[in-house]
Amino acid sequence: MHQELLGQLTPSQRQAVLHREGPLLVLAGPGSGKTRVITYRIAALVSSGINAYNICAITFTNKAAEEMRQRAAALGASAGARISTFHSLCVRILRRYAGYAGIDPHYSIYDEADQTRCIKQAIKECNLDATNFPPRRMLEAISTLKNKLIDATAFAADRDDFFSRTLAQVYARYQELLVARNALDFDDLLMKATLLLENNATVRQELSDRFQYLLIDEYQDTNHAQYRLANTLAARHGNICATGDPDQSIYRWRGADIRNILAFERDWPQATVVKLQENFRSTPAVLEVADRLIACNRNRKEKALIPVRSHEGEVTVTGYDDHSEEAHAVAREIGELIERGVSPKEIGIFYRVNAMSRALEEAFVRHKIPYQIVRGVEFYNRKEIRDVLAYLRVLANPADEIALLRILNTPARGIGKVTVDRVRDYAVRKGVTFFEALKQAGQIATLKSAARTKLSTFVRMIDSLTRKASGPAAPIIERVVRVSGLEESLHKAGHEGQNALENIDELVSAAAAYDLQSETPSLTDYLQQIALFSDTDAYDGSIERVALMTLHAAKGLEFEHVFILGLEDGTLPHERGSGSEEEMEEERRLFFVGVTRAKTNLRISYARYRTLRGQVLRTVPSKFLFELGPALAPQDREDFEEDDTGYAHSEMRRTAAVAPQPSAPFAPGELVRHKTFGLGRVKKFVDMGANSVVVISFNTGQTKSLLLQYADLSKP
DNA sequence: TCGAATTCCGTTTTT
DNA sequence: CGGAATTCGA
Repeated sequence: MHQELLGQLTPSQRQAVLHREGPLLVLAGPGSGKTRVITYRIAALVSSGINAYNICAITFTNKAAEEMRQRAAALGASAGARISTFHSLCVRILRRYAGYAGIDPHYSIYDEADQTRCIKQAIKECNLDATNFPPRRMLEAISTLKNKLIDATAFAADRDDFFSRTLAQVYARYQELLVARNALDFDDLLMKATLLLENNATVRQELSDRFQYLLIDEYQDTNHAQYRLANTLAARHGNICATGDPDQSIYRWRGADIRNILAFERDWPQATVVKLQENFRSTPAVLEVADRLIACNRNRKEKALIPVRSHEGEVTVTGYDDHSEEAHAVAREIGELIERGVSPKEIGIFYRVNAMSRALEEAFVRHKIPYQIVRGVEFYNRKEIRDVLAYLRVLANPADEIALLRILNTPARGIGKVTVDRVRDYAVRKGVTFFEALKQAGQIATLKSAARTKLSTFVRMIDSLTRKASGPAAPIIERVVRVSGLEESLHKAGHEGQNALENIDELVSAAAAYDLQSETPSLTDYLQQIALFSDTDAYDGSIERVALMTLHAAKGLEFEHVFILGLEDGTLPHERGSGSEEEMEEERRLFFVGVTRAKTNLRISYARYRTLRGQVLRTVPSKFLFELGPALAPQDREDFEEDDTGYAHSEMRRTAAVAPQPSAPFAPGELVRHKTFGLGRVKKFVDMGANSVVVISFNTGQTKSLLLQYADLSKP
């Protein structure tokens, strides 16, 4: 063991690292250096003679994994340790043991857009109406089930209510569609790998032999599948080290179960527990605010934030008139900071919703401030990029019907809806994949001969591309762009097309980087890797730019100067996360995560009016602002507090710009029909002229306060 | 079959 | 308001 290596740690950190055998839980507050502890532990394990090959560290994002790899390498822990996210680990496992799992290893990974297409088809095929069974909801429900490792068959058993039975049907059909397309969604990756491990003794044996030391960061954000995977892997040797902070759990909506970390000591009774409460990041001013805030969560174990840094820092709360004033004031202030010599990369700006980046972007351009918006997947969501990737997916996995349908007529080659329908009919009749049907276009009687020719030309093109689709990804992409005619059609498309071509060039460069970094580059591997890119993966902390991101993306980062915007009820906490106490506490944790990113100065702001989807809304300062200590509380909340109407004291109100002709007033008890919510009964009518409010209890079970002038109510 | 025009729709966070 | 989906005319 290198003594000098450990000398850099505090006594409690050293203690954490040194517990080398058996289960270890590191409960670590923000800024406590917990990621550093993991890295040191890897180094310590390796230097005490353990083969790096037998170590598996799991991080929350690919970016975090990459950083950890670099730090471990700097500490002399040579390559060989598996450091990746849960999802990447599962991709590896499923590829290696595809045979055992009954999966074709060239499977496509379906993202949200692909999933939506699939679920829509499933809903349709179950003869259901998408209005009553919104695709989003259904996907959410299925995702929750998969995170709990409940498959369609298990869920279908003893369902008695109508919705569950229908969901079971849709779930089953959706899953059939995925299987037919040889595709897995994000949740499948976790579920299939975990179930494989649990149900197959050989695989379990091999993998727990391979990974004798398991280290998991951000354990508070693991979901049930990840929890089972980790615990199954560690069951034999018990060498599981989890680090996390229950106060920073912010992914409940995605299935993260805070109980996983709370139950660690129960799951592993012989566990050593180390608490890291010292904070090496923030000034006392920041920590005091953070502490007061998080103390408002009732469901939590009390934990101190002990400041180590002692120099001056400042926390402010500022109210602005509207979002653009807020954005410009922030931009101006940042401009001054930069003039005073602050490096732009030391500044982070956080907000609750991505939409808020617009106003900021505009202000930053105006003030000539260099910035980067951390939204990595955005690039991969551009039309031209998705088009190219769809070609690649078809080459790697011809069963991928979603991708196939996307490229069939992109660029336009005269293959329209009618032709597609006829081919699909044929495919269903013969029980073959869509691609098989395309190959047999000559035998599809319903097709016109012109269509047959176009289809067989297309098939020949795909076939010839497929023959050359092995090895490094970048040359394949270049060939696809050329041969498919994408290049030519974009070339003719003028300015927009030029832009698209530049993006495609960027894709090729990124693929070339992948080819270099990978030992055995392949199209399948490339596609599966980029499918798991996360937002923060695109963040480059070394370039001289101010970073703009959501609070979720801010996790794990730190900045000298932090700005958090939009502290208004409905925005932070978000209205969709203000329903239950649990949700509210998660919103508070989210804010807490943002606050604790600040090393020195923290600027919090809110706008009295905010434009949301085209409407100017009067806002109420966030309740969280009143939890930061008396000195920071805004003065004007009482103006917005509940008035005698009793209506929605914490909801945003619309300002009446123009009052449309008010419809006849509604009396309590009366039945009404709303365009979207359907039938309901009026509970209350608050007559405020153009701003009249109707409180309606709808038959769906929801109760809503609606502004009369916008509600579009009718009497049934 | 294509592309333009229009309507509709949904509104959080993301591996 | 802005993007997606659908419709409509050529």
